[in-house]
Amino acid sequence: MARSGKGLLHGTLDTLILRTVSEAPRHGYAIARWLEERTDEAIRVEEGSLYPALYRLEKQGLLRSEWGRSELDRRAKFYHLTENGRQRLAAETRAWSEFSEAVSRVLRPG
Amino acid sequence: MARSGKGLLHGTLDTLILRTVSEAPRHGYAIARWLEERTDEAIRVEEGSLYPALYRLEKQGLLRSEWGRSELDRRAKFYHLTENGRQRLAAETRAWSEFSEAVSRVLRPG
DNA sequence: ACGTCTTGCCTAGACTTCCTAGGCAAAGGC
DNA sequence: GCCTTTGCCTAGGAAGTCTAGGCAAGACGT
Repeated sequence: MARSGKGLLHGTLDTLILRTVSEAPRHGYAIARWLEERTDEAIRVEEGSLYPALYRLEKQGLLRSEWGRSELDRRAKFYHLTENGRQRLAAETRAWSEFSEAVSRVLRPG
Repeated sequence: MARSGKGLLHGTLDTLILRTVSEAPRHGYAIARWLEERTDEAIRVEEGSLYPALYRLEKQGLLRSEWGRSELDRRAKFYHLTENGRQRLAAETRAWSEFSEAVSRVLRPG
């Protein structure tokens, strides 16, 4: 219950971020909040994981960012998907469902 | 398309191993084969990940091992679950399904 | 007899990712 | 004046996985 068990987030965080930004450009803080809210706190994104991840994704050309103003009119960096990002998201989503299917199959009793 | 995407295995490998051994005691090599076969190669366990993981799990008291003879009558180390291991497997299985549910919910279109 | 493939175990080192634990700044409420 | 919230960032450590090796014994073909 709540808070992703240990290292489970590993490898999926990037994909979750891409997905979060795929709906609409969002800034880092909002990404974390959205993921937590969307998953009823099952997934909690630490800032020490989030910001490095955003940097990574931008460096890989999957995201692009520009400074703007948040809903509360504060300085915030907004990220949006690039075309590469969109393709990567699609690929990773497929990979996830395959992987997740496989793990579930193994874990399933019987 | 086969082979667990990058870092996805992270965190789940231990659980998969516990599960594999929960049916019957198995040796390392057989564990890897069984997981691959069971998942149609979707999950491939490298030996460099497997053996350290087995060591870890035994050190944590979740597995216990003894030397024996494989089906082909070769020297092999068989692992079986301890009581702690069984409890951990149950807990991790729950954690996985929560996590997996959460991720799927995020990734799901719409 | 020889080489090669499969089974089977193990390790060192690099690599990646995540998290802990800080710091900084501005806005709002009390 | 102080504390909480929003918002971004970084350094350092911890942990897990993979690459790339090594070792040994049996099977199998030629």
